[in-house]
Amino acid sequence: MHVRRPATLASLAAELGVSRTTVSNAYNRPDQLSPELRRRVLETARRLGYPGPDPVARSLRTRKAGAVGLLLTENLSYAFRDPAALGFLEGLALACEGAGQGLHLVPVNPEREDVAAVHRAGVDGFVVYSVPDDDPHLAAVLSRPVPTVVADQPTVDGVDRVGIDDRGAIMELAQQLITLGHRKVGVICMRLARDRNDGFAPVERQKTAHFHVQRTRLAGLSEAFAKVGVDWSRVPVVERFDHSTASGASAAAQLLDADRDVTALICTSDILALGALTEAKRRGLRVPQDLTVTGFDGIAEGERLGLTTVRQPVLEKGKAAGKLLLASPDPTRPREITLPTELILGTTSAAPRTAEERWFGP
Amino acid sequence: MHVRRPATLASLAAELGVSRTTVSNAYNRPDQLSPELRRRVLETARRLGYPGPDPVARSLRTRKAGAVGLLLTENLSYAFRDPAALGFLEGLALACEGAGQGLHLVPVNPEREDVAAVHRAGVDGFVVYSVPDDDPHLAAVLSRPVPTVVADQPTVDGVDRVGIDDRGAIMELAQQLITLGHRKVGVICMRLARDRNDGFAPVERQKTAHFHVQRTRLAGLSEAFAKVGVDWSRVPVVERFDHSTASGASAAAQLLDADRDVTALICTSDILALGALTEAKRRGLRVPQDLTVTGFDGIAEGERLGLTTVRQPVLEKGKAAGKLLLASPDPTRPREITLPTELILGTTSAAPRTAEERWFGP
DNA sequence: TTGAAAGCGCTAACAC
DNA sequence: GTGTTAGCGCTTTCAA
Repeated sequence: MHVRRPATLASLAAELGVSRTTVSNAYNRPDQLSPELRRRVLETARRLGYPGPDPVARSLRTRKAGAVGLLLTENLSYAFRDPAALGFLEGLALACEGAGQGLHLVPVNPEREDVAAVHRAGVDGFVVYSVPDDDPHLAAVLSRPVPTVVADQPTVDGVDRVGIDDRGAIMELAQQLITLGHRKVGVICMRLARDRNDGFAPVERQKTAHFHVQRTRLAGLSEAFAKVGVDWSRVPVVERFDHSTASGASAAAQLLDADRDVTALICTSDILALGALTEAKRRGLRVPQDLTVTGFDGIAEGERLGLTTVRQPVLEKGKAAGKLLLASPDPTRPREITLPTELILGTTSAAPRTAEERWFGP
Repeated sequence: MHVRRPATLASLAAELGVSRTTVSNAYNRPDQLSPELRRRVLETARRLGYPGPDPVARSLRTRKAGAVGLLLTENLSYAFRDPAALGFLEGLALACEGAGQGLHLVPVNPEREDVAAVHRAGVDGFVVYSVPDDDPHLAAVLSRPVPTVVADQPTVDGVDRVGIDDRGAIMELAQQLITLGHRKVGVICMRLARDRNDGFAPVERQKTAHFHVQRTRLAGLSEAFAKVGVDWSRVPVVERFDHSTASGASAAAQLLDADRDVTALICTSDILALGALTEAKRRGLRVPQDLTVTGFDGIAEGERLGLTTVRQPVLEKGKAAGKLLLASPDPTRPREITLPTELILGTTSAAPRTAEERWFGP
């Protein structure tokens, strides 16, 4: 602990026998006073232990906080362990650093609905990263008179957004699996609403999901498979509230227990896919010969394992969100930035075994 | 972008025909006014688009910003990719969340000496994570009249600190290697000062290193090996400015090129050790038969690879830093928290081959 | 080049 | 239960 005694711009001015303006200028507009006087001011400041203009008072006066607020959906611990979230965070932090803006993590616990922290944050704008459309913290952010940018989800009218084409991206992936011959697939997805539901998600729940990203990806899959005659209502979709490899593994177990015919596990995130791979291995299922597994995000560990997935530019997304927020609010600029994705064909996907092979081995 | 028109507590009060105090109370002390009046105030606020009390003005008045500043030494990109730093960040964020405090990342670029961002941050205190003892940003932080806690380094008189017993921890590791029979060792360490020096670090540089942690670890190694008659001035110590696996690999290459007799590579971080392992593999050196490699930190990837290392509780360290800062400044509480470490004997360390074995194979 | 005056929007004593 | 008064510490016209 380290504390100094107080001293204000006014007391410094009094001590020096000059006006407060002059002291202020010594710090903020060096060209507005003689070098000699400035030297004296700074010198006296040091002697008195004056730490320079108080940032909060300055903020009140200038109406600039010099910081960007960040609202994260997940528990902090999850966010800090999710490579995609970290990539976003890094990109955003970089953008802030470039603009000399602080990055203020808003202390929010998704379990509780306490919105006060949003109102307490002294920031010039907010970046909201991937929250459900009915998140009360999001509502609180939007009620504040500062610019806001949403990353990924949800889509809010009149609010800038940076994201990807979730539907198109996953349809491309689905098409690939379809071409390989997969018709009996299963899906493992992240939470679809704020209430915990660790288990199968019926079509109704899929369609009314409060997480735009998950809803869109499921819709894309449904659409792609419907085209080749797959009845989506019979496709098992297992939902997990927590986003972790353990969740992916248990979801895969649940799905494979219930439906042994599945030839491909489509996961809506790489983290979940990593868990699914673990579970497949545990069961002695060979990937991709016995089971195809796909992810979404393009995280480093997935790449190392050769995971078939969709890569999205998370770092760029964070940078874009920061730039969008920090850019002068030009009403003519695009209200939505859609970043490109890339289908990565790894070694975890292949044509399904034929019925014959399933009985007699490869 | 989303902007609302302004409205202040005063204008609301005028509209309602009540005093500002009453409006303020409606938000901050609901028990100080009748529920009916409060309802009316909030209702009118909604109608007028009043977003609630301005956080900056409130901060100025209450002298509380509701946020903790975090000063990171490395480039943001490095920090976000260093598991140890991330663990610390997670712990700190958790502590802040628990106390309802925001976490304000100070936008600082270690390459530049611009200290203004430190002065601009509206925070109630600072956590400084692992910076050199001559860091100008640290000086700026200490000049501000708010509590400060330093994590790891440096040690500053009168400033609270949370860290580990670097000397003891690495001496234990060294003792282990000595017991195994290692006498010809090499060291790979992180930057020792703010100037870039990618190469061998003479004893003089080791002793005057501005990074307390690195200096102490090297000193601990030196002391342990001196006890068994090793002349430390002949022990190759390779320094790398950037903290990455690539650095670890190139440092290992440089060291092994210069000194083929080395039987053990002691790295002062797991990240560097990971790189060293890669380089060893590339050269066809078997670990641990041909070469022992050790790390420091205890990161997950190292654990998976069976790296011999010292585990330190990074998450706890972050939490401890937060708690120390947020605790009421009780002058009797300890000014220094030293967290326990644990020697992890993995599969990357073993007795060195004898000269005979080196010639005739294992 | 320097100073005087006027708030930025809010909260906390204290009085009514 | 509600209002009055007095700043928190600073920047910024504008005038000298």
